[in-house]
Amino acid sequence: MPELPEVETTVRAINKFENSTLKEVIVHNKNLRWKVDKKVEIFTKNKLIHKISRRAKYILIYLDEYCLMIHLGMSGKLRIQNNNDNYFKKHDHAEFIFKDEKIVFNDTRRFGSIHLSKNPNKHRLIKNLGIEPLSNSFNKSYLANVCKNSNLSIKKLIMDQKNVVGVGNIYASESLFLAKINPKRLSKDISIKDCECLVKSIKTILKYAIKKGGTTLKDFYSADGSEGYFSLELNVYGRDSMQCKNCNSKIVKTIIGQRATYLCTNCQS
DNA sequence: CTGAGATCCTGTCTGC
DNA sequence: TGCAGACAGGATCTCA
Repeated sequence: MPELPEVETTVRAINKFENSTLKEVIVHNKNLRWKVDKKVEIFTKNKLIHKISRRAKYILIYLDEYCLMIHLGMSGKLRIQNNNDNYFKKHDHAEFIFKDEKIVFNDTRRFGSIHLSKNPNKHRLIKNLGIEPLSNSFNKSYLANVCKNSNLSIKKLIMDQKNVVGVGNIYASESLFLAKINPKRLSKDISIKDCECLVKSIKTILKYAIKKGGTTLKDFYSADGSEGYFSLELNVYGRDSMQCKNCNSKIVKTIIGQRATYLCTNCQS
């Protein structure tokens, strides 16, 4: 998926619809990660969009009374299309129609979801989420406190959305490489110094990835069709048995919590 | 409470 | 070519 930088890139691409009127939402396939509620079509007709923003990996589209919440799951993406271009793609599950253009929700694996909520911050899927990684509250003392007493590997810990949001499988490996920390290390053994370094690394990586328009590996494109160029900057993710850009050792692939994990065992300890 | 593992779904790639 | 099996950017749920 779309991790935080990809979601942020998508939000920025559809930001131009702020202050536009959403004519209607058409759902073609309700069977996403969660069944799409009928409310999504009923209460969104001819509504002015006040604001489009992001919380964790959720795209939030604020209307008069309700807020549309969109999660892209593993393979979801939004696409801006001219209303005159009357084509469908396979796995186009929903359309958000405006005067001249529409936003199309396409999701091959259907792990994404669409909700309508009067107060998204109190929605069951959002209310228990952790802090934003790019906020000031994500700092070394916060991370040290979360790590304290945790038997989870540090990689699992930073990917757990109740601790800190937005860090997915790619950026977890990349951040740990930058911080020179072995992803298998137990969280409770991570020093305050390492916490400081890891926090900095996560912020650096995420900001830089946003700047590059996210990571396009297989099929992520921004809503305006542009590709993400962070793929070119990856140091370890997907570089199994290739040379470490830092020390020329071979990058190793391993599995942590059923997820592929890449590291340089020489640089990361 | 914590942590491990299965699970939802489709497409693509690898190896026999 | 065909086909089985592994794997893919997420995150919830169940169970021990």
